Amino acid sequence: MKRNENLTRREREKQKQREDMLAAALTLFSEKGYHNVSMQEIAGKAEFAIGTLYKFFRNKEDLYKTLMVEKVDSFQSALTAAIEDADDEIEKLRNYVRVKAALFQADAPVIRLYFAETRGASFNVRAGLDNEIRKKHEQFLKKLALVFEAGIRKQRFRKIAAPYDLAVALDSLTNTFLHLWLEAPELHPFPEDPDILLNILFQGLIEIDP
Amino acid sequence: MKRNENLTRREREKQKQREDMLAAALTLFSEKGYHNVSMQEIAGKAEFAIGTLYKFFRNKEDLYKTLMVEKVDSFQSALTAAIEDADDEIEKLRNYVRVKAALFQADAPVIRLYFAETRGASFNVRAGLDNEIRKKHEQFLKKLALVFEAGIRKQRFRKIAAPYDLAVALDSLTNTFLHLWLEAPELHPFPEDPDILLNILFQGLIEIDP
DNA sequence: CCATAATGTGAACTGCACGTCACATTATGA
DNA sequence: TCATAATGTGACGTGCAGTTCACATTATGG
Repeated sequence: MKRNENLTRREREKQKQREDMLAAALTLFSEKGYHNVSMQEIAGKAEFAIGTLYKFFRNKEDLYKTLMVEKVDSFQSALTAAIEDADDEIEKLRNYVRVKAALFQADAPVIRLYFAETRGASFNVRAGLDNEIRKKHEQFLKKLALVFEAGIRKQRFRKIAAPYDLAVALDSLTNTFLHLWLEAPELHPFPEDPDILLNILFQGLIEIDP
Repeated sequence: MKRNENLTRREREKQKQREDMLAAALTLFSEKGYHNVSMQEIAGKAEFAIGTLYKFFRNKEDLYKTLMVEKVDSFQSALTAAIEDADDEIEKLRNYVRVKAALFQADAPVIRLYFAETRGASFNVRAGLDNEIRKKHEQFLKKLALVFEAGIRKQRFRKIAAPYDLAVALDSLTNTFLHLWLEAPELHPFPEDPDILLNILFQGLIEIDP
């Protein structure tokens, strides 16, 4: 986030306009998908003429890419902070689930879009963006894996799988359950307590002595 | 699968043509996504004229929908059989993982497409199809939940979460890990033994006495 | 072998969406 | 106040993709 200080009134206005355009685009993309939204429509929703939209973004893909990269970056840093802020490994994981839940709740449209283009195919938009997002996601998974690795090293966790695989598993489970909650909160309310989700990992389904 | 008997040569030929068209469409859709494939292209790949394509399918969406529903149906019935064929609950789950892995391996293009449109957004194509697929998926999850429920009732499983949630978790984990394997088999080879995946659920990460 | 039906073909029609640009409007500051 | 620059506008050019349909080709069976 850039500071608003040291900017002329005009610059602040332009920034606001840019944000409005991105917001309009985000809503439309997340509602209807990249291909089913026209630049005309975005301009209309943001209350600008198409020409103005093109003054801010080279083309549709640039607009989309800008949108996604900005959002993904902010998500990644929030999640990274979440697993770095606590000392205890278990608390790190709880933090992760809590923060991720909050992000999902606060920014449902982006989340939907993120899933659409990330989990979905690698072809919805040009490959370039997708790779960038995948790379960032991969980076985060590696950080999450370090938490599991440390936990296992300190013998707080049993080594039921490779650290990276555990990170993938946790990522997958949180995505799925949060997604469930996002799409049908009345059927699948998401619990406040992160342990309800984490217990699926923490406790074993079958009683096995080590 | 319809029997090929009792069909005239012509009818068999037409069926073959239909299959060729669907196969060409499948490959292209899974490579480039619904919106980035033209009917022209599909016709070309299947070695027919566009007009012929339209003799078989009302329009592009009909073609796509036919394709997906046929495939999803066959997947669902294979997976349903997998969890019904064994008696023991644990074996049912192992069967499920094994069969799903085989399906992923055998039909990678469809799987990619399935993920693209199912996991992704509910808007890549018209809502109709998506809902139909979601409904089928939901049905299957309920069947899978019954396995967990029975296992818990018979005290073969500890009740670490609601049966439906366990079904969701297993579905999510298999999707994620199989997807990983599908996209980068050299980095993440999928193991033959289904327990390597199931252990994440079966064993608890933290030692907790009941 | 030929008349008729069934099937296959692809040029052309239609509409839409991206992106441009000449002009209109608004802001600046001398 | 007004000349000049900066910004905003939306009609239009361009190309592409879905769909149609009149005609060509092939099959049927008498």
